[in-house]
Amino acid sequence: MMVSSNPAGKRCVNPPSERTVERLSRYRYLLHELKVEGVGYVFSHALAEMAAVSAAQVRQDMMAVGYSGTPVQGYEVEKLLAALEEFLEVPEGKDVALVGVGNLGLTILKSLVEYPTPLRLSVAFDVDWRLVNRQVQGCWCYPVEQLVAVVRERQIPIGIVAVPPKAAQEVADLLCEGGVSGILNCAPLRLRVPEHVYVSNLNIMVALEKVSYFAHRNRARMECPARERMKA
Amino acid sequence: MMVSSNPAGKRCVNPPSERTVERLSRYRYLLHELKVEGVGYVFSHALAEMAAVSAAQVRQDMMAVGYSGTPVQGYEVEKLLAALEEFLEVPEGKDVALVGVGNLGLTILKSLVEYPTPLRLSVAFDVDWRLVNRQVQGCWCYPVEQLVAVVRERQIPIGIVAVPPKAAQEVADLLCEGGVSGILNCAPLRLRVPEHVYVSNLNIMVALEKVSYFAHRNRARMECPARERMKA
DNA sequence: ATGGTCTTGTTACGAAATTAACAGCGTTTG
DNA sequence: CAAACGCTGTTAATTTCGTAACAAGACCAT
Repeated sequence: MMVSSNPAGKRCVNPPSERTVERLSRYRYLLHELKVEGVGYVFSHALAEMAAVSAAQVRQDMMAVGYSGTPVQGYEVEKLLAALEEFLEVPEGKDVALVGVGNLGLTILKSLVEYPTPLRLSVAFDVDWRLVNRQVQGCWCYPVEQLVAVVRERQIPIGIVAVPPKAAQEVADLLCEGGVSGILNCAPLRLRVPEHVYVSNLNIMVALEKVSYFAHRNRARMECPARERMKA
Repeated sequence: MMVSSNPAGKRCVNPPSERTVERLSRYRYLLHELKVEGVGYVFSHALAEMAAVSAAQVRQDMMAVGYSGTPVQGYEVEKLLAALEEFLEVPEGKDVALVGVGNLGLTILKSLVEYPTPLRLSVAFDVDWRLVNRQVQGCWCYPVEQLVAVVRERQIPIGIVAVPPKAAQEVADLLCEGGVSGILNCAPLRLRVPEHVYVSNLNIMVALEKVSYFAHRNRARMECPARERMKA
């Protein structure tokens, strides 16, 4: 329907879907790389090729963001990057709390400090007394007993659950009690949270089994009389 | 359209989408838990509640699998689990090769051995000489120089890329050269692979930024005049 | 035995998302 | 200077996806 574009100062119009936000996040990463490489302008089809989507998809997504490129030169990388950052920006705060500083937690910790994102890993929590009360990769690690207090005190809006499955629900409860409004869940089970808390699940095994299934299918397809192919 | 169901011995009908396969994988995990708990039968709405989808969705997915439950008792847990396992089964082999035995690699390694899946982590590879030529969590770790030879020799169909972004493409090339037909990519970039190789991306930062965005939106929605709510 | 009350399996509908198509405009070139 | 080309912004169409609704069947109670 009617949707005026979004150059700041607009709310509650044309809410982007989860998939759209995922793509925007990918665009932002790609644009950051282009900026580092010193590229000034980029075409929709070039960005589309990098993100493995269609050019029409890119343009439509940009419409949601509200940034306009110039017709013949394409999108200005720095400007578009700034527009995306503003669009994805969270006024409430960019602080993230990590719970669980095992292998997975450390992976996430490193990713967060290396990745070009406005999000900042503020605090970490763990039950292991050998890990707590010290810096881990530049991030202070508290015992999990202090989780609710610290999260509430610092008004941290986002929590990451990177603990074994058996402890995941308990941790989620603590995060909710501390007042977070979003959780990234890396445990292979569905968290029970209040309605106003958004949860996204990152399930390694589901992704792997999906690969297993479609790897099989693709190989089978090759042996078949041949089907239509994607565009090269 | 017309789609006869799928009680074995049928190919190329109604190819399930990626999302469908993801749900089937989740169902399988949940059914495994139910079996362990000794539950004999389960209703579609119960399974739906556990998987956070609608009951109609569950029934439609089961139609794709080709398993029929009994009208009033629901689905027999063991039978349905067996049907799912057969449906998701990969005749080509269940072996998986892990490349990168850092924090993320170790996480995946542990997940694979603990998770109820037919997939089996056969070999691992790394460039770190301190990690190679020994067992890691019961899995032999080779130096990456032997990747192509080992993968080809053992006909391993699936590879996991759990290395830093800069090395990801190179590792993917090696896996493809070794003859895999599917790759799970944990690096935040798009891999270039031959057309017949299926790739699934697991991007932690994209998931986290999605949480950030929608956490903000949900909180804002609470402050608003109130919108329609999901079913309790 | 029979009616009722639950289920499932299936079809049909509606919504959402992606793709295709086209108008507008700036650039460039003859 | 004019005209043709290339890319964007936007709308329309198509396809995919999820949901709702309904027919059919088994168990239970009476």
